[in-house]
Amino acid sequence: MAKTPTLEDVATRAGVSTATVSRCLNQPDVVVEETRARVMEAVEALGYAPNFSARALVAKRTQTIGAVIPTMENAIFAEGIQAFQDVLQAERYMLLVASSGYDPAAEAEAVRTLIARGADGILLIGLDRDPAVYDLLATQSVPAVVAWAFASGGPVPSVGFDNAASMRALVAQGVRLGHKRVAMISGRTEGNDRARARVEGATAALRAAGLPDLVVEEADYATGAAADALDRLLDRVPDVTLVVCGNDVLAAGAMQRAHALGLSVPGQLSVTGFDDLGLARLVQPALTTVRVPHKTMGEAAARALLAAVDGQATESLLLPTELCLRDSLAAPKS
Amino acid sequence: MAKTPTLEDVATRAGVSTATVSRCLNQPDVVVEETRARVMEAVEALGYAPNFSARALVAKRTQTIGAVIPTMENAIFAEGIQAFQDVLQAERYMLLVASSGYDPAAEAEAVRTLIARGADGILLIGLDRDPAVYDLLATQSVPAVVAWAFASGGPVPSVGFDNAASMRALVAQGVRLGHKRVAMISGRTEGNDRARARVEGATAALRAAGLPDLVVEEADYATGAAADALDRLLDRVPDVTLVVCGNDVLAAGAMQRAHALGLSVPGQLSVTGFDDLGLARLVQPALTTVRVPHKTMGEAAARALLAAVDGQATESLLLPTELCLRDSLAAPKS
DNA sequence: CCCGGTCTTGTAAGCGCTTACATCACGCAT
DNA sequence: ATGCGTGATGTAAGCGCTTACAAGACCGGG
Repeated sequence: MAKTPTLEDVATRAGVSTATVSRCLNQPDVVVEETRARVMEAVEALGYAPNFSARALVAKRTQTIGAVIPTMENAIFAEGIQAFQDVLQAERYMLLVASSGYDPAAEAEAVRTLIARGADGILLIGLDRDPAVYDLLATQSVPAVVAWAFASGGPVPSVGFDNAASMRALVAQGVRLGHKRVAMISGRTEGNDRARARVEGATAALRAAGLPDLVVEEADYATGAAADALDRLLDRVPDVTLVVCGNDVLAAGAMQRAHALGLSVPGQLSVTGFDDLGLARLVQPALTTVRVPHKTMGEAAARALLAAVDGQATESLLLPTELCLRDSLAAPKS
Repeated sequence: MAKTPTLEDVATRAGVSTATVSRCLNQPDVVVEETRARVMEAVEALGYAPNFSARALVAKRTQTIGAVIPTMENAIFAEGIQAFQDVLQAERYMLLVASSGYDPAAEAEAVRTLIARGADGILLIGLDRDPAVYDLLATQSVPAVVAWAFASGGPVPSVGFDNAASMRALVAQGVRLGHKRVAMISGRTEGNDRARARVEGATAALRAAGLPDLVVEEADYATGAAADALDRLLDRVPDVTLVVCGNDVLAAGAMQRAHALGLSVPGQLSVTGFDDLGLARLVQPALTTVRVPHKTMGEAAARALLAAVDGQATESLLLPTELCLRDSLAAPKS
């Protein structure tokens, strides 16, 4: 194994000092053309690549951003994270990922690890977490931004959308169409402010319309779980005409079970989703849902975080969502 | 901002040398109980956390694994990567991700960056790439493993499945059911050995059965693109009875277009996918496809890579796939 | 022809950590 | 008593890089 060449090797070969080589790489303009050419030739010849650890040690900058994601399996995060990563890559930063599996303790631990590794900034998902995490971030002065949720004036800036208002608008649309008995299949709400906000939004819409309270069943992020939740809901609210779901995956599962039970959608039962995954258009009938600007959000979060790393003040950013009215929601029959 | 405490701060507070503190942290057993207690107390009090860059600089180990993924948006990678990452995290390694967007040059660049950052090992997707990448890996002696494809005896070990054989088995099943005119919607094959292998597998199955050659249309990884590809295929092969697709997303797109054209599936046209994403069960009719053990593969790849980092010899691992016979494939009408 | 300014390059001091080696204290065999 | 092995701790040399500061080269103006 050929030992990796060091700055010194390059310097020797080019007949200059290590300082000059370093300058060629970092501030080319201060080095005179001829010298630079000689150095660059040596760099090429040796296949030199700077050692990041050494550089980070003195520069106190790792060019690394950390992200703690519940899980990458979830398509909801995958797209946004990809966009986030694209921006980072373009700015010569790298992404260090950790996943929490929706466990607050694991998340806190991951943040600690990321800080110890010298992450220049950290991306967090959602607002729900141990305040100690924010304290840690503050005392270590590691900038962070929260995405997938929005709250102005929180401990760290957020880039996201209003989960509650979006769901409220969707349910209000259902109410406008004449639905009176509405139920919801929600994702797990414990430690998940996004899921909770969606439930709250739906509740608020019903309350504002003076309709009976929302009946909620929680389900794991899986179509099978959603299908079973639909059974329980049908049991508890036999006259339900609209089932709103916390996300598209749950909606797809619920719709599938509805079909299996011989219930036509939207004829006998309307079903809605949230997120507007590709999935939403592929199921029959196409899902009425809420479109979330995942890509925009990921990019904006990256920009915000990079700005913060750069020492610039960062504002929270509220992104708009959009109702996607498709076929799974229609006026109730009766 | 409170400057992060260093080893020296801890040493001073505990009244010992930095060497002793370092030993307490790395080889606690060589330090006498009483001293260790004093040191640990100081560590706690100061909230000390070792500086990774400094440690990496001297230890020449970063406890970091790099992965170059075409894109995380693709559900196919998301699940496997998550499993990969879970194993890493359990072994106290972190994952540094880069994406190539299916561009070989970008991939090579990413590998270079990852090496410069001192990644202890690198995960690569698929076999297709500039041989220079393997050379680089070899000269820098950075272990790597390839996943999502399989080739024994390649430059680096692989953990994956046989794309060609799997597709061949699927098409053979179609042939068995009586299909004679078969066409394929493939993902882009340029620089993508997985896509190419799937085409080859389908071709081989037809040839073995003495049937007319496979007609292929390529499409980007999107349902709309697949739908358009179906149009072209129908144009080229009006009497086609089975359209096999390179993956489930393409299949879903093709099926959707078939419905829009008034073609019943599988009545007038059979359609198959590949990967068995959750999607496959949600579309109508449920997709006949090939199940790929993404999770197992991700985990196995992580174990193999970690073993290689540890200096152990690593064998390639071929994982089995499984035909998922569902409703979108049936015997042709005529 | 000398002086000071400008521009380029070299010198060397760390950054925080690990680790080979030196040192020291102790206790036991001789 | 002397010497030596043993185990605990300290000393100090880097790891590869950046960067303040010093040094030298060269220029034009007085």
